[in-house]
Amino acid sequence: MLALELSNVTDSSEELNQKQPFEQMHFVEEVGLMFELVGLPRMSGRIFGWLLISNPPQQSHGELAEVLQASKGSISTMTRLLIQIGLIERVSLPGERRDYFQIKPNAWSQMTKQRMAQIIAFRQLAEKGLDLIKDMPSPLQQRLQEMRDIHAFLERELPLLDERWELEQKQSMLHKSH
Amino acid sequence: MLALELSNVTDSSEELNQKQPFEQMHFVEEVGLMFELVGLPRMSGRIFGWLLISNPPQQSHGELAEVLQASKGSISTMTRLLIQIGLIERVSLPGERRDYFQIKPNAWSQMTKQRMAQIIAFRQLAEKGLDLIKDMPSPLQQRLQEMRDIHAFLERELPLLDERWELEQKQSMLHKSH
DNA sequence: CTAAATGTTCAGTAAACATTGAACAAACCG
DNA sequence: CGGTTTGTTCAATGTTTACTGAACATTTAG
Repeated sequence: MLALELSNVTDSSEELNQKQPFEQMHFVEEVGLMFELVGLPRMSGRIFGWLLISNPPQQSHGELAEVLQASKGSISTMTRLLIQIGLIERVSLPGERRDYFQIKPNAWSQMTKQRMAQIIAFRQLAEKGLDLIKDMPSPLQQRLQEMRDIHAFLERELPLLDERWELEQKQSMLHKSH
Repeated sequence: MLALELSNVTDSSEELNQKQPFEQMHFVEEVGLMFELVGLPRMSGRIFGWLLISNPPQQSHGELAEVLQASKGSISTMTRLLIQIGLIERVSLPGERRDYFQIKPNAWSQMTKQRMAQIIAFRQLAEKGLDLIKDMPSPLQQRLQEMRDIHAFLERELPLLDERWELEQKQSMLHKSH
């Protein structure tokens, strides 16, 4: 399964990159599988995985295609997707016509926002359902009330949790910089 | 797209069920789509959706197959899946050989547990990655540190959030029962 | 201008997945 | 004992989806 045609990488000037290509590719593949588990295309996960460990962190379209053994089209589509959901960003170095991609600094907070959209949708669905069975005896409505309430709860609490995270993050930064 | 062969339902003794079959089936379909969005089979979502609004809340294998216009095999496979991930449960009434399914009382807390497994996997992946690039200059490690830290944070905080939810839940129960 | 390099879009395909339907098993009843 | 109801398993089908590769832009350089 793992593509092993890495000879092209070897003749690059960077020698360190070649030190553990096996483990690196394995890591990339694992991130791909995790993304699949979360409902995203595997290839988008591979790209993200490589951008997590690549040196330098900026990688061009072509480099991605070569390292991941994927077609240009795939890279183009998947980078667009990753940008759209806020996990990576484009960096265009001045004077270069090539585009580079890198992990977005607060990529994971973005994922939380994605999740919030789902939670809201679930709460709204629950309310829709409750409206449908509003004439049934009250105990029968409990299932949907629980669904509505827990999502309303999360809708309220997750943003607060995110704030706390950003606060903790900033504070630990201060410790280090000192 | 929506299957409209509901004549079989009509001749059931329950008249109320027939009042809004359109909206009901639409609701069922929407839950199906949400499940798909979260990475679960659409049919499992349909079953779950129907169990959210069905009267009575317990539905037999056969009833599910009829209402959802699905094959016995599909129902069997999908109910097994839903039971495995903790969203529904089997209830076998004494003296009945038929099995019934219903929404599990704390179904949504179960989903949180599912999510915890993902979060743990992501943290572990981040640590694996950090080990791979431990010789790179420290700023390059930031991407993976952030990934590790936020998941460690969630790993710590989500269970606490869940506890608070259960607490709030119990208290609002007391209010009602009085 | 042409030629080369970089990117995107899109039709086609190959693989994955849900779903069906039939064959099989088990429990119950006459 | 059949025969009926209920439920599972599994091979075959149909659909969806990721991925490729080629055709089509766009930019830069000579």
